[in-house]
Amino acid sequence: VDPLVTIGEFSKMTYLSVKALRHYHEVRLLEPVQVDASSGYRLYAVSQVGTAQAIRRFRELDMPLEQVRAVLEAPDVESRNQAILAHLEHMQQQLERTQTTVASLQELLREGHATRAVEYRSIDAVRGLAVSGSVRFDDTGAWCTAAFEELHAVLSTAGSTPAGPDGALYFDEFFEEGEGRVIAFVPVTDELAPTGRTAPIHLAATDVAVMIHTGPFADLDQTYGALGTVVAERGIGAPGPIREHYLVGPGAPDESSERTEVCWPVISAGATVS
Amino acid sequence: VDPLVTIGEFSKMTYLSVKALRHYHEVRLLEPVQVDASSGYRLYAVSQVGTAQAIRRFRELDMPLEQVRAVLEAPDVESRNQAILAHLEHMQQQLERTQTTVASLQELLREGHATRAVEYRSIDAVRGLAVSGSVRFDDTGAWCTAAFEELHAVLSTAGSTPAGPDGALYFDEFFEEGEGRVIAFVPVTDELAPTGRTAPIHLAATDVAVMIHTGPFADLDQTYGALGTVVAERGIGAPGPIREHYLVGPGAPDESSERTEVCWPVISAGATVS
DNA sequence: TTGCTCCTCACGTCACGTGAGGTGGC
DNA sequence: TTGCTCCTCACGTCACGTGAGGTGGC
Repeated sequence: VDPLVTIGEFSKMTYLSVKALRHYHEVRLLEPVQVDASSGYRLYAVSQVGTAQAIRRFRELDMPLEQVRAVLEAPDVESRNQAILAHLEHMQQQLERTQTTVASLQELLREGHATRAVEYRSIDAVRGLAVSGSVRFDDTGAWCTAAFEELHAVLSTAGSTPAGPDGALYFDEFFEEGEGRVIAFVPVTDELAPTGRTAPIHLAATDVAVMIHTGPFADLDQTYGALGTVVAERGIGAPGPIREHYLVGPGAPDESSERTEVCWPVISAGATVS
Repeated sequence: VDPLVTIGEFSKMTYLSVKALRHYHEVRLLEPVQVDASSGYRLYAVSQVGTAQAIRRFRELDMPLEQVRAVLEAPDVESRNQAILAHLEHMQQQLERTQTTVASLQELLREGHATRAVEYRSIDAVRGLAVSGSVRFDDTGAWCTAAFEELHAVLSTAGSTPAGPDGALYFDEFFEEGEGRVIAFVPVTDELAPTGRTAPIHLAATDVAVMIHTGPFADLDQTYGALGTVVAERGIGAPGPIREHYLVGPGAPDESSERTEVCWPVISAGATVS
């Protein structure tokens, strides 16, 4: 009592297109229980309808086929639910990004941006505790949050306190290829042993042009554009990572009070105050 | 005072990857103001940063490049805003679909679905007023809403009233190819002249298996699966479009009171009551 | 000379969609 | 015989990403 149906009937029962069903067969995600040897006709069992509908639901949520496969092949309910939750969290993140993007579109399309102050500064060498890794552009927020959490946890466990605001280095490939080395650091004067992902770091002195960004990170590109423009106008750009200092981080009561220093490397001759 | 920068510098100022910038050049969405004749180096003007950042924002919202181009090339602020709003509406729709999908995932993954009653029925020929068109599966909700709105407007203008619940026919290609003919109709006894997209229609008598779906349209696939299964078990399927009758439409105070009749064509010998 | 930044192909990715051309059973 | 449903290639789509292999100026 598990009748077989043709691909067309199965399509109507599952809301999956015939092309999609053939594709799922080809990649062995959902295989017909029987294929006619002479005609090649695919025959599906009606008991496959549930699985097929689940696939369609997951695809509606833009879950990649490989992840759908993982969910379907999960050995138990536990791990299956975990896979689903992981995807929902991912969607939630994307949703938040979308909302901040929409919110800041108006800002972007408004004419006339106020010119913002640029300061030239020689930054001394800094000792600190750092976490570094290869980070994808879109994951930066989550990665940094986790990194600074870990760093501060290690600091407080060691009974040490930060000697300055949190900071991070972003290397060129991070921007130019959408993924690259990022180093999150907290300045400390004490010597600390490596723990977990954290390790001591020594940052060399450097000359930079600095602009302060006020507001949420979603609008940071505005400051990058403005600061990069100033550096280009003066023709004083120098190689090296871009550095950010989080003077007032996202822990603040409202976003608009967040303050981030963006430091763009420049040639040392420009070490004057504008 | 509009300095030129290399693609690497421009990448950092705009958060666009070098590969993306080269792609935008190739498709002429964002062209460098100058290309070095001997080396092929692209040189961008810093005044292009704003446009580039706008492109990135739109792409974050998954706006297709051609639509981004349309927005950027819009002759005036008016039409530009309209293009943006159209996209935001589209996103809003998708968001709603996502939410209903998430909500009904639990339902889907629960074991054991109650068996639901199937009735076999001979439907008489019906006269009506109809709107028909080629509809994409994902646009069905919006299309039907608009169609029935138009149909009821024409009816009330003509001083006529429906002779039965709203209904629609969905032809095989609609399911099997993800886009196909849909006919939305309202039964009427009066003769009405075609107006706008509406036209009189005459539906032939047909034999069907009927299952009543209770709840939102997002879960209709469950009923299709259950009804299709019954038809396949009996081996009584017949060619022809699937028909839905909207006994209680989405106008109701809460979704769970919505009632939809799904009518699956069967061979006429089965015209008995179960 | 070594590094660095940039370049151009050619091909890959993902999840199907789009025809073209053909078969088998009522 | 005509229609209908199904089949298999081969190629297209979209927005880039992935190397491979190479160039030019400090």
